[in-house]
Amino acid sequence: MNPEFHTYKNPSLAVDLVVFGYHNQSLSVLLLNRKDEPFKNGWTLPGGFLQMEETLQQVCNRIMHTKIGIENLYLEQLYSFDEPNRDPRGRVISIAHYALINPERFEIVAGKMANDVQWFPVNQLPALGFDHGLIFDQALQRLKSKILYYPVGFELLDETFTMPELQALYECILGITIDRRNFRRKILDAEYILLTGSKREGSKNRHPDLYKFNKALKQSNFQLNISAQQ
Amino acid sequence: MNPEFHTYKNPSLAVDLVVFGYHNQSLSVLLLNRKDEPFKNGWTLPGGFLQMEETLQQVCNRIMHTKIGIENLYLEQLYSFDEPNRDPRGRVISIAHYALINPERFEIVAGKMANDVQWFPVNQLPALGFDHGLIFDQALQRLKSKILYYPVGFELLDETFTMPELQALYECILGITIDRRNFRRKILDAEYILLTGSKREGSKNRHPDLYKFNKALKQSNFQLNISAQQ
DNA sequence: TCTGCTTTGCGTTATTATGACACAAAGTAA
DNA sequence: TTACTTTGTGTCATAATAACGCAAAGCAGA
Repeated sequence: MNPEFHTYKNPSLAVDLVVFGYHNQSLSVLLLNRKDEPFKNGWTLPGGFLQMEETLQQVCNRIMHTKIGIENLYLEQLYSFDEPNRDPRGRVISIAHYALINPERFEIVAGKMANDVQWFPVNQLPALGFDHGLIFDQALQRLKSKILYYPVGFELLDETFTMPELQALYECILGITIDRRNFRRKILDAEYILLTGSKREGSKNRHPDLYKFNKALKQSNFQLNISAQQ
Repeated sequence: MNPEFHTYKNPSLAVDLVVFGYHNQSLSVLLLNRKDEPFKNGWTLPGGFLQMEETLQQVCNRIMHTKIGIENLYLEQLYSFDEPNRDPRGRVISIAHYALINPERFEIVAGKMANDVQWFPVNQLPALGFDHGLIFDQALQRLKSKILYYPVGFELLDETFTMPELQALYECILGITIDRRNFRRKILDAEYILLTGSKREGSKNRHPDLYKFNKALKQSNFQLNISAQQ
């Protein structure tokens, strides 16, 4: 390695995570309550600094493992945030990512840096430290657009799910109501999902069909022009 | 500032730029021929390291100014590249950006780090050093999708332009041929552009109308479902 | 100025996609 | 059985759009 290569002082590199979960027909985000300054006792996104030998994906997995006790989530790079004063401790560039999780599959635990880890519905967030409000807004925006051209629902639902459950997920993320019958038609035309043949038992009324995601989905087919019901 | 804050060794942070230009009905990219190792005499994207007090946008402008003598381009963050061995000199994370330029407005000059600066048509690129081939591919992909929902043509064309010129730009970037009359209808329906009232003189046949971009464009209107002609 | 050729502007039409809506089947509870 | 809710399926009028026709504008050559 070139010895002169690291002689200038460069900004620190961090990663912040927007972890989305979906339960009780509500989209939520994982927030940490900080033990230490800055923003002591305030809520922030989970995050951490990039170590010399780590890839971005590895940092994300390390953060999720040590701070909230989960790993191997769907993960996507979001954006880099570079405002010079975004961290009062010094110059830190954050490469934000977002993750999707089915919360019922995991137990969340607070790591040693946090007092508490908690799910917050996306429309009832507390004020966030650093520029994490900005990061969150951008992550939600990304999720909203991504779900229209890529089958992201995979990650937020159980292995099998019903058509009404899938629709509720879309309505929740997009913040709109959708006509039941048109939604069904578009999802099926896109070959987004496949019938499993079994039905969800135990529900009060007609037992809905269970579907699974079509892993052979051709991405070219997948462009959902979903519009809100009047 | 917290004195312990910078005690660990962190990766260097760089920026690489994919500068797109459009001339002679061809989409091109600016490449540098490197004077020094690594990849001496090889072609790479222009790039540079982030200094302590700079924002990402400032690095991009500095690189464009010092390495190719241009500035104030349309600039967008693309993606961060973190493969541990992507730079033989050491661990470098690159936050790639892409820029759009009308090459006829600028004279390109090689900076002191480069032997040469040259436009290459995007379908005739030489092998690129580092992981710049990957970065370029992703930038082109992004441009292709961006142009369908955001009026990026602004930056690549002259102040005024004709309908056939705009269509040629779309055909070139998307790599398809489009029906003349359907293209016109969609562009006009989207209120993408406005008639200036004058015509392009000097052309061999019928003189086409000159348009300008509609700066009051409502982004909600702008969703071009352009499809290739059979 | 007349003819042929190319490019541009402005239509039309058949087909498809889509939003709005009706109705029957399946299940539960009384 | 009846009443009620939820789910599955189909219809229909309208909007979007791909394919295509045709005339006007300009130039070149006779």
